[in-house]
Amino acid sequence: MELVTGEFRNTLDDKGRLSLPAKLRAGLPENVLVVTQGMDSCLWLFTPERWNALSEQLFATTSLFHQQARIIQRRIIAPAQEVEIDKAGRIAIPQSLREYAGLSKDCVVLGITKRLEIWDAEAYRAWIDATEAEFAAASEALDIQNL
Amino acid sequence: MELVTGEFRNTLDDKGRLSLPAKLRAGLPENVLVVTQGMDSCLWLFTPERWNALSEQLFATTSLFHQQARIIQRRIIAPAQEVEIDKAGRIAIPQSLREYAGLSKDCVVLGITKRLEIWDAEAYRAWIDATEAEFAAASEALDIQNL
DNA sequence: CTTTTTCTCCCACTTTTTCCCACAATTCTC
DNA sequence: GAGAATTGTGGGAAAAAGTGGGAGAAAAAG
Repeated sequence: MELVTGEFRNTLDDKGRLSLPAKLRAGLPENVLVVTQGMDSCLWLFTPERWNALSEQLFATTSLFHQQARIIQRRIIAPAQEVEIDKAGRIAIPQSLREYAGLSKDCVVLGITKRLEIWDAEAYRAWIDATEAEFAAASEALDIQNL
Repeated sequence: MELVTGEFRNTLDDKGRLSLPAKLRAGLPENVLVVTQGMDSCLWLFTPERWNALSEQLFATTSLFHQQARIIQRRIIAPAQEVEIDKAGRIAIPQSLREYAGLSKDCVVLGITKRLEIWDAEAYRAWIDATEAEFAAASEALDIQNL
C-alpha cells in the first residue's frame, strides 16, 4: 500500500518509455499512476487515490478567478496524466512532461514512500550539488527527538 | 471519466480548426463545448452544463447597475459560443476568440479537471515565465500535509 | 442575380502511440 | 554452480491520433 523507497538509474528509450524499478513496483496497489510536474524540474508520480486527495485539496481552496489559484492549477494540476504500467513494467511518459523535466536517456527514479520522482540523471546530480549547503542548514533546523 | 487533465501541443490549421487531444476528449460527456474568453489571454472551454452553472452564479451574485458586474458579463459571458467536436476530434474556434487569444499555428491545450484552456504556445510559455516567482511563493504557502 | 467567400462534411496521408514479442543480463533457486 | 525465473531494454506491426485538403452547401458581397 505504501510506496517504497530507493534510488535507481534507468534509461528512457526512444519511444519515451521508462522502466519502473521492480522494487518500487512491488509497493504499488495497482498498475496505474498519475504523473505530473513536480518542483525543481522533476516529475512526481502518485497513486490515483493519493492524487485525487491532493488535487481536491488544491481545488477546494481555489477559484478560477484568482490569479494564485490559476498558477497552481496550471502548474500542478493541468500537466497531470494517468499512465499505465505495461507488461514489461514500464510507463510511457507524455512528451510535455519529458520536456519539462529535461529527460534524456539516463534517468533517476526515486521512491519517497508516498510518491515517486523521475529526474534526468544529470539534472539530479546538479540539484544535489546545488543544495548541499541548504541541506546542512535544513537538517540543523529539524527537531527530531529520540532518534 | 473523472480525470480530464494534461498539457498538449496541437496546431491550429488554416481553417481555424484545432484538434482536442484524445485523452481530453475521452473525459467529455458530449461532443459540444462552450468556449469563451478566459483570464490571461487564453480561452476557456466548459461543458454546457458547467457553463450554465457558472453563468448563473455570475448573474446571481451581480447586478447590471454595478460597473464591475457589467465588466464581468461583457468579458466572460458575452463572448461565449457553443462549438461542436467534429468527427476528427476538432473544434472550429470562432475568429473573434482566435484573435483575443492571439492564436497562431502552435497552440497549447490544457485540461484542468473542470475546464479546458487553449493558449497560443508562445503566449503560454511567456505566462509561465512571468509567473515564476509568484508560483514559488504560492507553492511555499500551500499547506498540504502528509504527502 | 451572379460571384465570391466562408463553412461543413468527408476522405487521405503522416506521425505517434499501443500492444506484443524477443533477447540479454541479472538474480534466484535448488 | 547450473538451470530457471525475473528484470531491464529494444524493436516490429497494428491501431489510433493529428493534420491537411477537396467538393459541395450555405452565406455574404457585389
